[in-house]
Amino acid sequence: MRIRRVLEQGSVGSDVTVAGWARSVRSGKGVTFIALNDGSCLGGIQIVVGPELHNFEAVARLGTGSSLSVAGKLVESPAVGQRFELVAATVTVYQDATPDYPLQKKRHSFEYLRSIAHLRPRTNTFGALFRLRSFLSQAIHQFFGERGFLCVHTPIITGNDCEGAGELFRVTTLDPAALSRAPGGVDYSADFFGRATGLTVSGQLEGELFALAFGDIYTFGPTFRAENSNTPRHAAEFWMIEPEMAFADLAADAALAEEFFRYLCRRVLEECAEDMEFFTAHLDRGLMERIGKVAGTKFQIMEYGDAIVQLQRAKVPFVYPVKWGVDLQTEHERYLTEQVADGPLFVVNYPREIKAFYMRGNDDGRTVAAMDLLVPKVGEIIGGSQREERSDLLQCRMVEMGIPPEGLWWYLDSRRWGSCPHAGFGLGFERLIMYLTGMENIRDVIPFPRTPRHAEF
RNA sequence: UCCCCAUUAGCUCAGUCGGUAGAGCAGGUGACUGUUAAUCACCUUGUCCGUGGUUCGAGUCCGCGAUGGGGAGCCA
Repeated sequence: MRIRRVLEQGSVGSDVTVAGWARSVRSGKGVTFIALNDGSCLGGIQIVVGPELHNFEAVARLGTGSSLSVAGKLVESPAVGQRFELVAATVTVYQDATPDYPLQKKRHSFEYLRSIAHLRPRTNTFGALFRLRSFLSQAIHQFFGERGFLCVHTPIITGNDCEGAGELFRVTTLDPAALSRAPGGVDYSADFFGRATGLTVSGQLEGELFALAFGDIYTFGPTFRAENSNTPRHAAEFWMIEPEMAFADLAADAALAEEFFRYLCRRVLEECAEDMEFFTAHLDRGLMERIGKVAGTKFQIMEYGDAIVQLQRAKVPFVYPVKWGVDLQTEHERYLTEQVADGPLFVVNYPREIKAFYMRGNDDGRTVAAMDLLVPKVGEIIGGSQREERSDLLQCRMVEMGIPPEGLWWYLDSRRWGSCPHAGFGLGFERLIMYLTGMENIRDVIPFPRTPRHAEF
């Protein structure tokens, strides 16, 4: 039986069997206590082992990390610290953990735990984190499923070289030695796909094609960027959520983003309470209050132009100067969401020069229908836009930005027949987890992170 | 990729003015009928990241390199 179920539904006096890993073994002369954890919940269960057990001596000497199963009777605990405890009738040891087990009964640094990423799921923090990650993943599918969105699996291997969202990882079966020797460039027509291919940097373009058939769709899958970014917010492999809605404008897009974000805040507070309390106590004292506030607040909307005015009026000094036309830096975003809005804030209608080719041009001729959702402590967490559905304007924009239209002929085809207004946004899954847990490094919210020079495990 | 910081026991860290290193935890032995990262007593543990230099002498100062972290850029 899973320990979580025992603690939630177990009745005093019942016989139960649990299996897990010892977090702590405390031995007195006549009694040994084992804190047993099976990953189903943060707390684990206290096992009481008495000297009448035939293997009491061996059990009393077990090390932290040992795997064992325990059959016994559930009783009310006479001591404070837990409601129930399990009085062992039999203890079966699968394997003792020797003293060289890298996880000790003490606090370890996140840096050290990263170096033993194969073992860190057995710690409190990473247990709570990966339970929350799993829950959140399912909640995202539920959110869209309940609203009739189609889940689409966009390709991971792509031939698009010009999505404009970062460096591509090459995918090839050509001999690396021959590649470097190729005179006058590599002949990709001889490659596996008969063309140059790479790992996807976004499923958006394919997502749009499905939105123009199914109406409301979303993707939730892995994404790859070969940027040499060494920061706590970047990974070479991460997961992204990208909904897309046909017959929707920017306002509808922002409304969906708000509903989505508040839904997820509410769900983790309600259903990951124990783990959220752990994060609040150990990582970020203001966490649950902040998430709760977001879950219950109507988000504000501000024009980019007004945001610039607000920033120019600000009494605080910014490292990066502000004027109409510049992109907002994290320091600007945080000022707007923390000082001006004091809560989540959409900034909409950005200058077209600083945004992607597919964003819909506004009538003023100098802005596009883009939106960023800014949240306190982080800055931008969601970026989206209404897409340019007018074929001629889209092609003009691609030419202006140096993107060869012929490479995206199929994308442009979607604007040839039955084009319609549509909009969508993207949310980095790991950044969402960081926001919801207070974890400050993306390498600590992915099971086995891939970053420059790191592909271990 | 650029800038800054760090690297000392299995882990977390201290190490003064340049004089061959020491705390806690872990581990070992013992004590304790109920502990909560148990407690108490005693004991063990070192390529001071590597490399070159300065010096009578370098964990400590200087150069180069490696690794890690933070900031910036890019972005999700």
